[in-house]
Amino acid sequence: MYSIGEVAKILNLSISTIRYYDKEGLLLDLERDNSGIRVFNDKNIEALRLIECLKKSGLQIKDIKEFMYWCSLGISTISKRKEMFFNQKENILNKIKELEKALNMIEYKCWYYTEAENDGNELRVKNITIKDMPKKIQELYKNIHD
Amino acid sequence: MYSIGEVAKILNLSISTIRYYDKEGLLLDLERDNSGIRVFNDKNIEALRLIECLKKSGLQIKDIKEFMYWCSLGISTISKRKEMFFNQKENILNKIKELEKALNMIEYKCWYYTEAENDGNELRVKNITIKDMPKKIQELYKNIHD
DNA sequence: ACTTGACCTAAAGTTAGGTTTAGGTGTTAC
DNA sequence: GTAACACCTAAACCTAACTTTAGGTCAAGT
Repeated sequence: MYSIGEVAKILNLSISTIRYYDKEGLLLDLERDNSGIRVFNDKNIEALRLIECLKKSGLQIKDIKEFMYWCSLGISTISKRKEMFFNQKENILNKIKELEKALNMIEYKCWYYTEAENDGNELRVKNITIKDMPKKIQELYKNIHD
Repeated sequence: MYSIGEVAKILNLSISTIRYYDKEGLLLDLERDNSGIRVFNDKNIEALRLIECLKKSGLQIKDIKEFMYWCSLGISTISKRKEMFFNQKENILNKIKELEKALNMIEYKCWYYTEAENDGNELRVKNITIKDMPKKIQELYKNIHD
């Protein structure tokens, strides 16, 4: 059993964020003590971990709320929930691909500015044609311009 | 030479987004024709591509504006610019790592719900201990709980 | 008794990154 | 010559996901 402050530390979330999730209906089975104070168990903490993953995968709070509601309905929503996870898997893979594409550009620029810094100016590096770039940089350059 | 509408189509941005970037000072050397209409050249389009990459790497508009300003200052800011790209490279790599961590959880859940769907309920899969999971799922499970 | 610290609520405020609106210009098609 | 289109500006508006504020409860320590 954990207090909201302990959970915040464990998961590195702010207290107000956790209260916000609760208010938005993301923590359906969260209990309170006699004086109304939230009492978290391990299941709640797992739920919060899952919420963070679903957020990173691109789901919005309202969608996560819907998912949590499906969970509360039991067996009848298993297929829906499965489908959602397979969709979010695709979403994450796409996000990773996007980041890798951006990384090509950034790494090209890392090379560019390393050369420019060595030269003391951009004059030479600015005019290098693709065939005169190092192999690795040629690859980056091609990936940027597809 | 391209109109704003053409650029929007090429880069899959909305016209109003491009105007917003211009207003925010991200397109310092963008020209206009006699009647005040924006005229984009290939350099401007490359700048917009770079802006998209920097955004994905986690930079905010105001930071990108600062970077564009550094560019306009020439030689004296080459080291600064280089440093920024190396920082953003780290940022992207961290983002990818975060997504891969989230992916572990999502893939575990994909397995979980595939099993549950086959069984017609969650009773069995809910109680599987780690040593009885398939090797691949054991790995995912460990990565989630570190 | 009283202060401190952790908790509570409802409601207002914040932020980034756009989008929309309202009103206007300039050029081409019929 | 007029209608349709693509462009322009300034300013208001929007949204998600929090965060902050103001006012209050409760238990433990001194």
